Amino acid sequence: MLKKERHAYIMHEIDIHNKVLSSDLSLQLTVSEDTIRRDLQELDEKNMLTKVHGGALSKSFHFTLHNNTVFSQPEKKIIAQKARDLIKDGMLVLLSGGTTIIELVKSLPPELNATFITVSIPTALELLNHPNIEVIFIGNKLLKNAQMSVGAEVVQRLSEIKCDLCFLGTNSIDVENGITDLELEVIEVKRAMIRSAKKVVSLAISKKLNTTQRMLVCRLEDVDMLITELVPTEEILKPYHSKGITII
Amino acid sequence: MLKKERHAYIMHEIDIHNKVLSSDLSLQLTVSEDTIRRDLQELDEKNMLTKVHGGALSKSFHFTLHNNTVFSQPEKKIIAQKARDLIKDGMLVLLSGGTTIIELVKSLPPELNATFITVSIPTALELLNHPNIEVIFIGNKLLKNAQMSVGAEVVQRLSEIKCDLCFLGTNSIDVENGITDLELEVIEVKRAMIRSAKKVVSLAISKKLNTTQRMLVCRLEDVDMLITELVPTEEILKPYHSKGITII
DNA sequence: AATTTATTTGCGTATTTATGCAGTATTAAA
DNA sequence: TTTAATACTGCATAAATACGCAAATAAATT
Repeated sequence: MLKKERHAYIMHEIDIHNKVLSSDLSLQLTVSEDTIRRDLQELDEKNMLTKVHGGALSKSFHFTLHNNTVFSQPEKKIIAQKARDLIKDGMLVLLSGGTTIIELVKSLPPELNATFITVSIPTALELLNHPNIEVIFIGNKLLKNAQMSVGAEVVQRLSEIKCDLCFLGTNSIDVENGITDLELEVIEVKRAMIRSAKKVVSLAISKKLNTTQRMLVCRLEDVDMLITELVPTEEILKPYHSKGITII
Repeated sequence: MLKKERHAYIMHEIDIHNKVLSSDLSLQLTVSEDTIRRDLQELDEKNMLTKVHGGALSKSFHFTLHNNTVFSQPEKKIIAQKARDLIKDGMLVLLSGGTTIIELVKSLPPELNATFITVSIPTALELLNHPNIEVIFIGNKLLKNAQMSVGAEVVQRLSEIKCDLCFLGTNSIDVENGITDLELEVIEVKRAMIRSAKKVVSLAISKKLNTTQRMLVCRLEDVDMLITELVPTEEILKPYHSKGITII
């Protein structure tokens, strides 16, 4: 079998399976692994595949490229636009942290005249870019990972206010278990946020639907609206609607 | 399964859930947790995720300030290094805002174990990058330009604490008029910071020496130390030294 | 056709990489 | 503080790789 034929065979395998193992090819083509390795090396140099330890991968396997851009950006933009329409002049709005909330803040119209309260540093920073809105940060001990204030002081301060809307960037939401999260300190604050709001809006990309974390933030009954990137009539959203939640 | 495939899988999980647990991945990919840990370590080194105890988090959760390279003048780096040596383990340190303060925070050694209090959002964000220090943010209404908390609430909260050191990024300092600034709301907070600190340290590049703004922050008598990029024996610093200030 | 030249291939060996394991140290949670 | 989970270290092993060389093959030249 000629080299060219082997190369064609290898590329064919790559196209079908997205990967090849040197050991497999060696058996299939009855040549030594050395030869296969040299083949893969050549094909790599021609940019036809990506050689890795043990074999090779399809070029289309590039997960490194679109990593820089925040994942699910288009979904989050759709969610942000839907959420934005709920905010009216003069409102007092409570915001959590997370990339979806950031997206929401970015999408706020410049002429909007409202007051926003948050415990998240990135959210606050983004809010400060807008000309007409007043930003209130509830401070205390800052949590490193979440980059937000936590602790009893925050809960206390939140209990003293009553907001029109509370937007929660949601990690996990499930019909059975409601909204769940990982860290106790974060949950304490989110609960306080929910208590101090007239309406609670959960923002979640559809991938987060029907997933559960270890600890409970609130039951589904405490959530007034759910915003995803899907159209509200989607099948997956039915159970949430049955529970009395407004789907947007 | 090839290593790259595992990496791709891990990144996919990260994209969906914003976090992964080593134990989960170990089961899902049927490799030892050691291997997962090494995978996460590699991906972390490639800045594709943030490794934490028990797993990893999405990078998009972590906002950092990347705009500072432009500002960081060598003068400010020198000042930062001098200021850094004043901070010891266990101290409670108060920080204002400003690029010089950011430079100081960047220069803090990773092993430093201290608590920092600030009212500046950028300063807080930078502080959160350090592994061992506790960060407390005193929140309230945020000022757009200065990106810091202001108002009576902040002043009140500051009055309840007593710090070892207070570092002030200084816009204008003058032998006659002391430290001066522009905005009333900022000045109120800076004054409160000075009152609640045992030692007040002014950080100022030499260009700011002998300049005056409209409104008084404090007299020179209230300042304990002055740090510039110059050697302490410089002629221009003499008058400050005569007033009893320690020049560093 | 014969010979030279260049290329390809396989093999042995040394080296590197990947992975898991065990014991210990560290960290986080109750 | 105690306890359980997680991380790190060094080591062992197996797999994969690189390298030099010689044999085999193909291509080119006379």
